[in-house]
Amino acid sequence: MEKSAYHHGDLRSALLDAAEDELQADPRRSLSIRALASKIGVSATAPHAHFKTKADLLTALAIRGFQRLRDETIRKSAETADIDQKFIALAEAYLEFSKAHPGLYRVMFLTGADFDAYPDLRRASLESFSVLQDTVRELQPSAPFDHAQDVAFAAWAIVHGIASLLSEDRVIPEVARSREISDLARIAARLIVSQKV
Amino acid sequence: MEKSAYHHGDLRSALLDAAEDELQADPRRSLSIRALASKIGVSATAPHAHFKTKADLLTALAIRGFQRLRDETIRKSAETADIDQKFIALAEAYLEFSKAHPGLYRVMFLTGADFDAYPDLRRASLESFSVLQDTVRELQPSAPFDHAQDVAFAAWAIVHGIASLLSEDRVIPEVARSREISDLARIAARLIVSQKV
DNA sequence: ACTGATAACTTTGCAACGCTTAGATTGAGG
DNA sequence: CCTCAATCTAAGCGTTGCAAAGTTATCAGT
Repeated sequence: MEKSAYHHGDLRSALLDAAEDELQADPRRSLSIRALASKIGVSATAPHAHFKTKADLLTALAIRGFQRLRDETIRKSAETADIDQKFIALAEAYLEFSKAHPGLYRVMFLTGADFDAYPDLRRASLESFSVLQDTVRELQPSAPFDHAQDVAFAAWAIVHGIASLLSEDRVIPEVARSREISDLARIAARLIVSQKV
Repeated sequence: MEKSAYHHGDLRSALLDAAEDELQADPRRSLSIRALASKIGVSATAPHAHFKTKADLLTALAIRGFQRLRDETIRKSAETADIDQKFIALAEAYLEFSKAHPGLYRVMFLTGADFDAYPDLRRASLESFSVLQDTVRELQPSAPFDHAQDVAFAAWAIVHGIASLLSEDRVIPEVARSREISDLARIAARLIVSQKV
């Protein structure tokens, strides 16, 4: 993609990659466009051609994250046919994602991207949620639609709640100690699975 | 408290109050120390005498929030004697708090205050969590300690998950529409209460 | 191959921010 | 009444996001 010294060629992707690298190195540090640019080797205002504002960049990053989360959960839950196991695998995949990419997860859920201002972001989020939604509907085919919806929402809430508490280090010590992600996933899954009608 | 024109008298509290006002007016806007100072009418660097860094100010604000959350949940859950209703009231109080003070809630949970760097913050958080923990233990006195702990954690996770999704406007439209907070609290509570041994 | 048109990039510059340092003001305790 | 520490102001540094104007390379149309 190296076209010339002047034109980078694929600065947009390079910026998102660099942003992810920084978040991976320090999940809590707030990104700086200028720092990303200098790391890549372009001028401080070059990114502005691809992202009008910093919020635009963060939103693009979050969309990327939702797509990856969707892919991960689909891949993991496809490994088993048993529907209960499938659900547990889903919860595990979700928690593992939030642990493997804490910085990205923060951008997706915690640092306040605005869904109303970015319809694409909302769509990406709903698409990653639909994986869970479909599985819950499979989990209880006989449930009335409303109830299935509620359970799916509850399932998302609990998994997201655990992931959020985990990635913010807000898990109480007694639980965090000697608790693997798979255990936490099972705790969550048990609550949901026991709601089968 | 007005001592003179030069000395404010209680700038520390005034800063936290002003910060809360700003967050109430726009929950997503990131606070600016200089803006707070100018709003209060002191110089741009006056706050530095009370909060060495911006993180210090945000942490103090979060601690305030945790104390208020604790008070609210205690007050609300004390209104009923029935243990199941008590738990639902707890969940409701939590969700109502996050809806009534979305900006403050963001500072407490979402914008990344560092528990390791601020032991007081961790303590305030644990104290607000203990209200939930105690109720869960009351809810299932016969449960083994580990299990009660797990359920308390799951309860916190789901309530926090809902609050987080709510305050970030990430609730799927189908659920958000025609769903009051009390309904959501009941959805969460049902999952937990059904775990009674 | 020539030629705009256009997208991508640089340079320059501005205002706002967090934070530091040095100095002014004040009220509280001895 | 005096001292001194706490509280505040003033000035300034480095960084940031963003805008405006100019430069360079790419690419479509002839």
